[in-house]
Amino acid sequence: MTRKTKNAPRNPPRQARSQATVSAIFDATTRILDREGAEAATTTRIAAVAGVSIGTLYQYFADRDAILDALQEREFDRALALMSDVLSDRHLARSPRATVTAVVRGLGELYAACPGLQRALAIDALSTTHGGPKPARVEAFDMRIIAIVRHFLGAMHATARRSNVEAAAFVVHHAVRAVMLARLLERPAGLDEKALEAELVDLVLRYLVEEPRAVKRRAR
Amino acid sequence: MTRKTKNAPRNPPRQARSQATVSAIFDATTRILDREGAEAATTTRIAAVAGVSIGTLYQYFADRDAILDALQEREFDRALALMSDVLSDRHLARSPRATVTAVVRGLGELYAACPGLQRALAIDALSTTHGGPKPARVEAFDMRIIAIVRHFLGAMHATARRSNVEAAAFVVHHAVRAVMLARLLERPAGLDEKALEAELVDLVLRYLVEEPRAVKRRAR
Amino acid sequence: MTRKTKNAPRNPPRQARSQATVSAIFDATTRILDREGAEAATTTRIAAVAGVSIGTLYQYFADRDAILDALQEREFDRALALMSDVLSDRHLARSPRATVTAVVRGLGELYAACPGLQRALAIDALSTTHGGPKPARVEAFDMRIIAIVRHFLGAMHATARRSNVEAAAFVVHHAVRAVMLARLLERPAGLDEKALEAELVDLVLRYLVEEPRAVKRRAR
Amino acid sequence: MTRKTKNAPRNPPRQARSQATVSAIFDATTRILDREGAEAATTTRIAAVAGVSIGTLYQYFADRDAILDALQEREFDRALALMSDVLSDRHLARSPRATVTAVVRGLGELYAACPGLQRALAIDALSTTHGGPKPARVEAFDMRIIAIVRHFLGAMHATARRSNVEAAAFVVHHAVRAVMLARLLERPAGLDEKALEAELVDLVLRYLVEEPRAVKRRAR
DNA sequence: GATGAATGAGCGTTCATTCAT
DNA sequence: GATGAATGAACGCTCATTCAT
Repeated sequence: MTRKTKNAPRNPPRQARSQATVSAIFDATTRILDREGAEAATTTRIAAVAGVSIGTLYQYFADRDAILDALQEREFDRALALMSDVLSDRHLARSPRATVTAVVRGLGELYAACPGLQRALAIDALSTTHGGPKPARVEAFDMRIIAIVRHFLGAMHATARRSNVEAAAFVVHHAVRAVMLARLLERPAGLDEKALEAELVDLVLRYLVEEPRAVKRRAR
Repeated sequence: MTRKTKNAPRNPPRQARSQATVSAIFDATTRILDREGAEAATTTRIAAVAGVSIGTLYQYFADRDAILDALQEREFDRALALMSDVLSDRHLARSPRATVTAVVRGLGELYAACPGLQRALAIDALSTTHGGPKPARVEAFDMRIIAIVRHFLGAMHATARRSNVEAAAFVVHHAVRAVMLARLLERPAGLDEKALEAELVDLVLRYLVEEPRAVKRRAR
Repeated sequence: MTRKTKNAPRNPPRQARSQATVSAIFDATTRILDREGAEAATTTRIAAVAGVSIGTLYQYFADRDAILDALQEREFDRALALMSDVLSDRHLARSPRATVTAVVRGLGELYAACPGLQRALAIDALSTTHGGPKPARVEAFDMRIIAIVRHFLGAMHATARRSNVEAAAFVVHHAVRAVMLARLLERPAGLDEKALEAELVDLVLRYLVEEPRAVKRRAR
Repeated sequence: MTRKTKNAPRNPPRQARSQATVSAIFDATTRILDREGAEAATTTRIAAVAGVSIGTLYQYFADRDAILDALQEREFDRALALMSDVLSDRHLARSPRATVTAVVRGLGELYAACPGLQRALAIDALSTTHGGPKPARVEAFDMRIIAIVRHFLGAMHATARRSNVEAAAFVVHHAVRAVMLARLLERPAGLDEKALEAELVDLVLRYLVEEPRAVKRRAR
């Protein structure tokens, strides 16, 4: 994903067989990333684990990076689908806490499902070739996230706290992601999955949404 | 930085000339990371930019990774020094907001000074060899950060909000770091340095410290 | 050949083209060893002389050492085949002298065919990494040689002289090998191929086999 | 010892201090070869173990190879001194068996004193740069050995067996050396030091010297 | 003489990518 | 379309040797 993005992207696969091949490549990459680490994810190994030849792999992906790009797209779509769903109007009756908890939990599950992949994607996002076109996709994703969050905040006008919605969405998005990723690597004492979720929900809620009973809560 | 750190570390440089050489290598690495990206930071290029031969480079560093390790150590020390200073007892008279602002601003300056290096260090921290011993230094850093933050929270007992101090320190540390890093890469609209600082201070303050006037603020 | 033999051995070549490539690598290595000396046998040079790329070389051999290992195996097999044949039961009707002469002559031809390779293999056998597992293959070879020699000695029970058969086989094997090798290097006056053969046959015969008419032979 | 033998040899050291330095370098090299293996014997390590700087080392030896050359010379001298002594006229009254045993035992002790060095010297002797001037010293040594052996054989005219004395000396010399070296590496079962000595004495004696009682011995 | 920081040619090796079959 | 043998630029690293101090 990092290098050059040379030629035009290959034709999107249409046949059933093609779809199966692409799926096999995705699965193989994810599995290798999770079980063998990022260093093992060579094109040769991906092809081997996917059960296709290296030549076939290059028929579907222009580049090694194109595989990671596609996987990133897929994870982005999943995250967006989750958020669209939870923050959609039909759930807005719920309390802000319930909503934020649902988002954090959902994202947590997404991360836990393929930690190696998430780690690789995070690295990749940080590895932009100097001035390259990489962040385009990432920024697009961020914009979509921001749109969703703004919609959410707009819906709870009475209690929403932030004035700079873009900034708030950016901050929340990266903070949550980073903490989840960090726990994947460090597994610090006193921070199991439940505790992490509680802390993140609190972090987000206090930041984004007003908290009228703060005074009473002091006795914690 | 990722692999094994093979043999005993090279003799620590003692002579003046040696110190100059090591400095040149540090500067060259930082400059390459900032200006040419992480991929350009090969041993050959570092030596060339530092104006020394590849052999000299290896007289001071056992490994390519050892260079990054030393740079990481240096940045860690700087961050810790900053926090120790700002959070030390002699500053505790200040308001929590003033204190947190000082920390965020200080860290922001640290990051802005060498964004490429910070990015590389973040990548490196994510790149642990599968199950390897890498996070040792990183975890040690985290522990020290946590100790400092706990000290800070303890000093404002009346208003401190979190019960799980380790978790809170972990969350805050990674959240702040990630947001700063992300801005380095994406430079999103509506999030200049000042705005970023304000958002982060708010994020941290509301999360960590009680906010008695929250009720009155509702009308925002 | 000395170090670790890291990963699983590369897939054994199956296609005709593959076989040709492996042969080219073997031939190139042998030729370089014979004509340019052991120091010239770098992976780069081997690939160049073989007319393949360095990448292709590594598709067939895990290691530089793996090439020498395979060549050693091949030479071992040739020597064992020779001895099995000459010392097999179907030749036992011959006089001991005829048999030993056949062995010495056969080995001499093997050595003369690729003196540089033989020299390199001898060096390699001496180069065991300190306490390493290298001699495994070499010892296995020795054991097979010893087994064959013992069979031979057993067949001429009436005249065999040695009581410690293992020791005798070891001694003969290394003595013959060393003398042949030494002549390859030094080509001393008065020791042409015929003379060398005669001396070695005598050395072995007198050592291994009884010589009843020694008393009569005196007047030489 | 292997490479190029560039310039004229450095002035032979004359001062006491110089002698001490050279000795330290010899001892260091021998010790490293014996305890750490041939791969550890770099110029840097030799200088470190000898307690001198690398610059000083190069003041006494033109080359890395020059160190091994000098060590080879020293071992050659020791072997020759041993043989001159044992085979000298004043010992000729002894039986041939006693004489040969003394030689074999003496050489065995020389080898056992520094096996790593002996191994390195053997490798070195085999590693001649293609067509280089290396064997000159080795051949000179062989000539001296041959002279001594011829003198010995001449003294026992009645019983000496070989007609081609040069060849015989060459054969015996290399055979004995190789077997001793091989045992250093392989330590085969059933071949302890005493057994090895017995076998070698027998090998040499039967080859070189008439054995009138062979017939009677048959019952062995 | 002694020192040791500096040198750099050259090594073994990896892996994304191509293309003849 | 599928295959996988072939490619080769590029990397990290070693170590014998030099030379300014």
